[in-house]
Amino acid sequence: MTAPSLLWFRQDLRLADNPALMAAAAGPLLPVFVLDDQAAGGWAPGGAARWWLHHSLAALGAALAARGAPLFLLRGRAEILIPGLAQAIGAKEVFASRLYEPWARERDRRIAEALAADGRQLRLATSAVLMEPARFAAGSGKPYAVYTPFARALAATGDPPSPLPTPTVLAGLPQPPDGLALATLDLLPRRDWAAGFAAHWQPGEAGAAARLTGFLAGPIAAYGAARNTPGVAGTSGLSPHLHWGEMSPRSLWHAVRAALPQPGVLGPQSRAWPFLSELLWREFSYHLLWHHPSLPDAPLRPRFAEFPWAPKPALLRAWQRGRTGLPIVDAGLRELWQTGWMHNRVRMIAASLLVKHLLQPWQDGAAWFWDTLVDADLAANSASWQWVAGCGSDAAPYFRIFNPVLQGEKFDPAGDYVRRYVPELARLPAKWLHRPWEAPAAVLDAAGLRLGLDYPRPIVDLAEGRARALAAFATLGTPA
DNA sequence: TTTTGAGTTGTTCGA
DNA sequence: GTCGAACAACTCAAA
Repeated sequence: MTAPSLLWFRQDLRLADNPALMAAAAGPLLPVFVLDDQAAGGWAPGGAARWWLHHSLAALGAALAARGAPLFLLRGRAEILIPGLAQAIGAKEVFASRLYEPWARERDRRIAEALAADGRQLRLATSAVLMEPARFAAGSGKPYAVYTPFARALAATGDPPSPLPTPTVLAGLPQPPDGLALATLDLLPRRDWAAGFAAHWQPGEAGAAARLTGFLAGPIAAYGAARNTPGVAGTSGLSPHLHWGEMSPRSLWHAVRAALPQPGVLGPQSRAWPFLSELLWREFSYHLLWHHPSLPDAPLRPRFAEFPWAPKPALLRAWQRGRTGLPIVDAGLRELWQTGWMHNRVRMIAASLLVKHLLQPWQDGAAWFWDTLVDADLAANSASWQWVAGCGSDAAPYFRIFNPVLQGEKFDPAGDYVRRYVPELARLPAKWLHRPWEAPAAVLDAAGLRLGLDYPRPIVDLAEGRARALAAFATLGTPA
């Protein structure tokens, strides 16, 4: 009989297209998940992500149990528990999907060493990305620093390999050890602020598949334009499923290619490109995080170390609570609080206000998103906040500052989105919805709105805030 | 090595 | 109301 192996689930909570699972399933296996908050330091999953993780583990556990290999749950330091468990069951190999977070890379390195010292092996599979960042570089051999050449070069390598099948039967250990009950991982919030999440999300592989089916049946056709309209369901909503690995990026890639068939055509001219390029932005974020492990903490452009941020807790708090007095920003932050997710267009507008008009450090915004997003992903969150702040990886002109009124009027013209999440403004006519402080008194009266009481006046004068941001950027001067 | 073309997502002003 | 230009120079990637 072959030696059993250990299958360590981390952020690949699926059975479909899971190379680590397929490798482990060649013989008897013990699937294990370890909740290891200590190793992650400040980047342990945030509150919303823990809610998701709880439900995703429940789904994965059920799927594994149905196939004969129940999921073994542990809590504690993986670098002790995993080698110990491998030894206890006599596993020669530990299979897992590769992680890209700096803390996780460091931990995997130590675990691989500990296992090797004992004659065992940690085998990591490519599973969370289309292309290993370590094996993809520009012509110069250096990592890419600009999205467009990165995306073009990646597309030029062709479609990724086809997804692997889902195993129907697994050989569990004859006498699997008793793990923790899911509830004892304590992932759900004490005070049930996440009660509303369940109306929006179905964590787990089946939920991911259902979301994909719905997306391909409708929104994909108009994705290029509709993805920017937060009032309609024009996006895929797959981000949390991708983050937790409930669907692999290459499965998604192939599903979208099959839904918009154009044999032989791949690249900016293909119909699938508007969506695929979003998937490639995710990929680019992983590329950046891999090559710049300080991405979550420090500006990629070193000169930004001198940027005159002006931290002010009251401003940050008003932004977090959706009380800035700028309707589309407040709608976004309230959507985030209620659903654990925020529309991508609104993320940019809200983030821009925080770092530019309000001059709050991007790290503060990133930390809030980390705690409140069900799709919080260290690569995407860090890269995106740096991009908005202007210290990230692109040559965006510094004067590109979003005006939340114009953005609201452009992308939420009828005000459907603002009305949904800022009900106190719901009765305002569209003409004034994105600028209530300019509405005539009679209009406010008719809408039953008392500015400053029912809804705040703007926390910042937009023209002044813009000028302040430009002045702050000007202090950086030109690099040597 | 040097050169060249190009770069996610915008706003404001004035004709 | 609509349109084009200005905003200012930097950095990257590839030829």
